[in-house]
Amino acid sequence: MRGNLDETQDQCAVEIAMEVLGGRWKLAIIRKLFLGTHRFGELRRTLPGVTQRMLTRQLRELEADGLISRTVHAEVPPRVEYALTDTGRSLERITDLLDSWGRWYRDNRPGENRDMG
Amino acid sequence: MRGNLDETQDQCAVEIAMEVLGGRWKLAIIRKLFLGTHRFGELRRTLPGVTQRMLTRQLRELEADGLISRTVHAEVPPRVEYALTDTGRSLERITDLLDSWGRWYRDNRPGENRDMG
DNA sequence: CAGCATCCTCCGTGATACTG
DNA sequence: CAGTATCACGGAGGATGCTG
Repeated sequence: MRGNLDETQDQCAVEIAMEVLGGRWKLAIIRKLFLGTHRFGELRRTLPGVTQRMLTRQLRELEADGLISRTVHAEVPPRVEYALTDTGRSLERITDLLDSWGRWYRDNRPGENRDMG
Repeated sequence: MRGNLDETQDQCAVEIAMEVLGGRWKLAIIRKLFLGTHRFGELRRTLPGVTQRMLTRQLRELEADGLISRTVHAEVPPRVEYALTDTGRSLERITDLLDSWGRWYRDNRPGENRDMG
């Protein structure tokens, strides 16, 4: 490991993108936020299967990576709203393409042999 | 700016795409194969840091998912060639977008606060 | 309501040695 | 050359309970 820096810089930038987008729920979160600002509980309800912990973590990572913004309203009960930043919005074409490709793939490759051994 | 999240419950096909493309080397492999058919050793050399084991695994998963084809030539020494299938080639726009976005992101978000304790 | 603390499982990933 | 077998590790992801 620890090879030449030249080699690592030669690596495809797709890996950079994947480091930021690779989390299980990140792209799903981003897609939800393309519809508008949303609260924590709203995101939680509409992401089937996500736990509070994971949603919190993924949201914080997305925030740290500059893709979303987190606004805490000093109210009772608490209200925290998440929205896309400009950087996050720059992913629109990618998420659109991934989504349509995912649908196409699901239709054209339903039950592949990954699981049938 | 508020949208109705419930309407998008079944539109998160991005996760399907991520299940197929989520491996660390998969998109890198696919990008290499867009340049043409390549042998195992060629891929290994041009993917800095990949181990034989991981390259084998990721190639087999990509094959099982129908993104690449694997051709074993009955020769001595052995020769195995990998190429994109039509399904794999359908990812061209996505890999291109991810790559250019990754470069753009790296330039515009150099050392964010994720790592700078 | 939104989140943190704790503990735990599983899998992706890796190093090394061996094989046809 | 192109793998397989084995051992090992870290971190992503998850279950549960508590808090301001």
